[in-house]
Amino acid sequence: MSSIVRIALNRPLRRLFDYRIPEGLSLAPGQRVRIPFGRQQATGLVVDTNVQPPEGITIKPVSAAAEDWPALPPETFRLLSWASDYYQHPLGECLFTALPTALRRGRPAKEKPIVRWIATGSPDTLPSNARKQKALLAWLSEKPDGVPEKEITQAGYTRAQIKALADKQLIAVVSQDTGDRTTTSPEAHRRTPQLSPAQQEAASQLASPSDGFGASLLYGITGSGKTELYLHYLKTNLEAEQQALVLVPEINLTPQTVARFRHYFGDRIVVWHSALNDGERLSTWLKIRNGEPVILIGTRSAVLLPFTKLKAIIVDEEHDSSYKQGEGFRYSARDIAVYRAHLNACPVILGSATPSLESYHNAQQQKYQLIRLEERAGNALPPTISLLDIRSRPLEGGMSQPALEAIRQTIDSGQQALVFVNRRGFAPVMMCFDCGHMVECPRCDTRLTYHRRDRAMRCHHCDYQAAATEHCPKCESDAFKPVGQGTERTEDVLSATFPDTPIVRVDRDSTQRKGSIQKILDTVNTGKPCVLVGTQMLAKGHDFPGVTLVVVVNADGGLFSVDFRAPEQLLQTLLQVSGRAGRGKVPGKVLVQTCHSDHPLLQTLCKGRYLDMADQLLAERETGQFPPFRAMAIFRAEADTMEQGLQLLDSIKPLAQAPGIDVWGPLPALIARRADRHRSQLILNADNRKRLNALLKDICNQLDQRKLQGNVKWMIDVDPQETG
DNA sequence: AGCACGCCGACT
DNA sequence: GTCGGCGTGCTC
Repeated sequence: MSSIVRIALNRPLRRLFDYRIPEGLSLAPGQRVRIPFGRQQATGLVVDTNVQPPEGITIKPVSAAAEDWPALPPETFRLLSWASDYYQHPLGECLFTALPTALRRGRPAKEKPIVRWIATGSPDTLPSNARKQKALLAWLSEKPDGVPEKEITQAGYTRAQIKALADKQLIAVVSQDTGDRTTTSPEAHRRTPQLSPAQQEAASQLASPSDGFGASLLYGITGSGKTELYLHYLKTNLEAEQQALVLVPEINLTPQTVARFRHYFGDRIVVWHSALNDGERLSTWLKIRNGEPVILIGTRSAVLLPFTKLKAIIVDEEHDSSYKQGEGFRYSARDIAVYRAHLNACPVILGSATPSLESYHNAQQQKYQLIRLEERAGNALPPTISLLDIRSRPLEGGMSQPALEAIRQTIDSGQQALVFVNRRGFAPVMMCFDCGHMVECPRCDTRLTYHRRDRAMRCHHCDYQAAATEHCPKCESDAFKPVGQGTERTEDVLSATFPDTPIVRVDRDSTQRKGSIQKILDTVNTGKPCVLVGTQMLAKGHDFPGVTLVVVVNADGGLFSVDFRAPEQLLQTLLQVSGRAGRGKVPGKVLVQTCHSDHPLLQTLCKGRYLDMADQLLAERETGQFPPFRAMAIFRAEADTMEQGLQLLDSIKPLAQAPGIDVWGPLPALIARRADRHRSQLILNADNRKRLNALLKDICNQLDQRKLQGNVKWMIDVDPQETG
């Protein structure tokens, strides 16, 4: 009797399929195979060998193995199986996200050879009208070693010209190479970063790879030189044959960052990010899979690469929400990195100036080691933060007179200002701009959110709702509006107020166009007075040394959001944006406009000590019974009508009722409609992660058995980043 | 997710 | 008569 293998496919199915192994073939978990599936051929991954043959089904044989080695080595395979279970996402889709597109599509795991052309004939034999071909042939004649096709096209010649010459047999392919080997350039090899005494002290506390698993939370304030510390760590701890992984948020993976690493590690540095094409992806993937001793700098998905000699993991800006995938397989690269270090028995360093509450909590629980780096390199002074209460103040485009005055002074003294419009964590909470009053749910300790569509106010914890009023229920003022409204005009108001000063907008639109971010930086780098206006983007990536004033248009949206993470994200963003300012000689000043200047968090913010704020936020999370003190998961539904989605979630609700689990909803999502699909959610908040996981699995099984009518889709989000 | 099967409306 | 719309169901 021949044995049976269980195979996962890249389909959104929780089911696996069994196949017979043909004579003479041996298969191991993680191996890629070709299989007949329905009436098509598909690519699958072996997940189990020697399984019991299923009854009553005719089993088809595996067509062929794609390779005689597992595409996913054992450690990577185990990591992904764990992630599939943790995030309740189909195993097949999880496993396939660790493969480059070429391999997902069943193409061979071989790089396209690099074709080098060499001249074999004389330009004189060409007709005189073939001027371009003549030039190319003459150029090639000077290069006896041949030239890769890529370099020929880069030199301004076309593929048509190459083909024409090849057809006339005047040039030929000289050799086929699979690209450059990984070699460390000798001069880079000898360099070691110089550390300040404070950095040395921090470095001495980091565990070495030989100590096995250990997680360190490196709390290093902005400008304290965390990157030097990473470089020094890898330089002194990583052995010649070992691999390391450095995770960075997309926006931080700039040529400058890579250059900094290359300065010390030369060609040992390889990168992994969304801009790579399929060929580059395959090539890098193979390097990693072959165990080449590289240091990989990459974004989120790099944590899933098939390393075989991984001995150190660094997660830079570990608090960054872009580590969490927002759709499909909704994994957190930071959390997977920690588990991967655990599986590999190697160290992981989580670095941030504003650590996530999850990681900070783990440090307090002694699960992570807390390492502090609280000295700014180069003696730069930390910025001062002050509050500007805007209650009863007339606002223009969200700006108060004192704020505009502060900007004027900054410009007049030849410096630059930055106006930060906080849109994230923004929830349409109804607030009175005269007295600061907000409408709370009579049954929960939450504020009601405003839904424009039906002019209703709703609670996101229970099903309470009320009609929105025109006036403040407390003081009758008609300045009763959703927080965050009216900030769109900020740029216009600034242009009108400062007609002679450049107003530079920095947002997704203005930075995604090619070269426009450079234009912005050029304007700013002249050092001449200007005002930068923007959102989130301003808080990350680039430094603006000429900026000495930061104005935060309105902090209240983040303080009083329905999303329990909003205050944390607000403070992180405010501190990060403050860190952009005053990196030059003049110390920075930060002005925060708020209707709640007496809010304890804002009071702490002014002292500028992040960990104090984190302590306060954690205390709030504990009383509110939120993560990291509880385990959270969200069932999300998407349907053609809101009713269909809510109905599905309503039917899940009784399944989720269990001791130790609070169920909130179902409710329309804050962005209730996207691309004509109506979205709703059901929040599960559990006191025990294991039990939540078991419950989710159980519900998934029941839902899989059910046939849903209509165009209704459901998905699970474990450890959600956004609860709107 | 694909892909086929299937059952109704408007075409040469 | 048949081409094609996309609803439902299956894939070892």
